[in-house]
Amino acid sequence: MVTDNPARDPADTDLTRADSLAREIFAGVANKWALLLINVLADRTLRFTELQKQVGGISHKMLAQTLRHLERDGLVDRTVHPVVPPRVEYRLTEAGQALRATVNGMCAWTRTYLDHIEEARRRFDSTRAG
Amino acid sequence: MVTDNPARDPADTDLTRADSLAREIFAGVANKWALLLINVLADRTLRFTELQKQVGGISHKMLAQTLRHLERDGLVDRTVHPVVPPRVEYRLTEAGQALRATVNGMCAWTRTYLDHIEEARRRFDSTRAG
DNA sequence: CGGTATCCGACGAGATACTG
DNA sequence: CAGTATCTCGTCGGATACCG
Repeated sequence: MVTDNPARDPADTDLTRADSLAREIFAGVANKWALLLINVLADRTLRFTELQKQVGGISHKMLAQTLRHLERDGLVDRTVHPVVPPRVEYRLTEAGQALRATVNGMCAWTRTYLDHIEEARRRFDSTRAG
Repeated sequence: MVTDNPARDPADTDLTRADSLAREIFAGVANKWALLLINVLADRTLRFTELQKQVGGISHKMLAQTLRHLERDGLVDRTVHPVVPPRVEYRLTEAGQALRATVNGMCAWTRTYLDHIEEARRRFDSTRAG
């Protein structure tokens, strides 16, 4: 995606279509709730409420919505156990697992550069306001 | 970050603060424009208008805004050449380069699973509407 | 417990116009 | 060319309430 193609050949309508789809998928996955959910689902399979507890700050609604998206894109697998009370479990599919490696990288990056960023912000803010 | 800590020790206020900061940074970076910009800036240094052309679909405003954020967090370096007409160049800092690897991973993932996802969507949509 | 629907405020983001 | 400001509108996202 974004395979630096400044002047694309007008002929490959197929590639442009695939590219626009790629863009949409990328945008769908490049959002905090989706990535956070994937990160939390990394190794275990969790239930709806457990997920909400693990991912701090996500609302009931956004959790359901994001899970729907991830399910639709085949990143998480939704298993309903026909019992009462209902028991629904979520786990990563192979595609989700593949993405998870990337997410881990982003989390690691955040940890590594936390201080660096905090200081960069101080510099930026002072050299602007001052 | 999100180092599965269901019941955190109430004593380490420091860790919770760092964690909330980490969350904010993660969320700031986990958005399509930021990631797309980082991806485009991967190997070369680009000017404002060049960036806008490379990242298709981004508005003048969002480009400026996102660049400000990235600059503030020390991910991109902004160099102003005092000439006329103005020439401002953007390049990744070391922190940005480090994050870039992750972004590359996400782009690669998107390419790899494009077909997989497209089919998953068809299945999902049909087994729902049907 | 898991999920959807509705209402409503806040913010994201485009268009436009203006400065240096 | 690079950047900011304003205005506007659409969407995101939270709270709440209600079904299975």
